[in-house]
Amino acid sequence: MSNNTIFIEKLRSSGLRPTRQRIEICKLLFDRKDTFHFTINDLNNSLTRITNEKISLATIYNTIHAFKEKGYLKEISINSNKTYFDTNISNHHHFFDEDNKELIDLNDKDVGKVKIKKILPGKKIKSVEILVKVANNN
Amino acid sequence: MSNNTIFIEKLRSSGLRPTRQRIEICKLLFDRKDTFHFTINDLNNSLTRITNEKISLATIYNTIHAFKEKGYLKEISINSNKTYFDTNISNHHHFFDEDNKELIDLNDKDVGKVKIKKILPGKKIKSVEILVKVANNN
DNA sequence: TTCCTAATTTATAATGATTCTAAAGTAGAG
DNA sequence: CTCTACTTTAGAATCATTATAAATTAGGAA
Ligand SMILES: [Mn+2]
Ligand SMILES: [Mn+2]
Ligand SMILES: [Zn+2]
Ligand SMILES: [Zn+2]
Repeated sequence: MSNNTIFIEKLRSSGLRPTRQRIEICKLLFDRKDTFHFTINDLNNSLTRITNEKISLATIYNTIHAFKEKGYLKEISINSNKTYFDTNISNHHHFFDEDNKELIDLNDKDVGKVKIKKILPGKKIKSVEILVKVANNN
Repeated sequence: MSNNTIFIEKLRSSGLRPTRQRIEICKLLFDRKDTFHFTINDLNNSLTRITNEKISLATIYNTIHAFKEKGYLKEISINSNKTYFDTNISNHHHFFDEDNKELIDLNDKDVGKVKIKKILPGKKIKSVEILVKVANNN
């Protein structure tokens, strides 16, 4: 209950009305100790499992896009038919486990400092992402 | 003509029959000085422009997948609804220009050596890709 | 509280890249 | 030349995502 107040405030302060659906999604995404990675499908499944009243898939897409827009989520660059999102919005990199299609965080200490020495005139760097693809040995 | 011989040999030696379609695609992809990046749609457009007899879209997909399988092409990890391919199969990284949705090579000298210090037991690193997203200043 | 309006949700259709299917065509060994 | 496995092909199917447009709701004003 009182926990929701934080999310309601967060939503309000972003110009987003605190609807039942958005609060439900906030709780699922942000009311936990550790950050995590998910696809829309993952999220939909979790929501179905956890909440009683159904949230439309369109609303899930809308909400996630709004949250990404506001900077509460990051979209991870990966070659997949599905889009991956991250509740860890800090600058960091990833392993992608090709066996179970899972992202795993690589924090800055796990990666030597990356220095981009080439510049493109008139262009500004928006992000630098490292993706390390891994798979089972054999 | 005699140029095709190289591609015919290349295809044969990979266990791929040198069909008219595959040779046409080889010429378009590999008969040039510089490597480049493309999507299936780009390739289809180029083929339509250059060749007289039409190549089915299904064949283009089949061929590109076969070429990737044989290691003649790389697929670039990028978050897009389209898949990007690269005729530069060496280890290198990319800028992605979000304004015109274009990939630009970053060779090893342009990027300080990347060292991954974390290991995942039982997992083998398949690739390390850096994607630097850029966009117009203003 | 009640009204009003814009924001939001929702079911459903549309989109578009990619993959599948199964029939027709072809390469090339013998 | 014949035969068969490989290849091409048109078209259908798939599936994540986006668009649509009608119903619902949040929240400020009266
Ligand atoms: Mn992709
Ligand atoms: Mn993607
Ligand atoms: Zn992450
Ligand atoms: Zn490249």
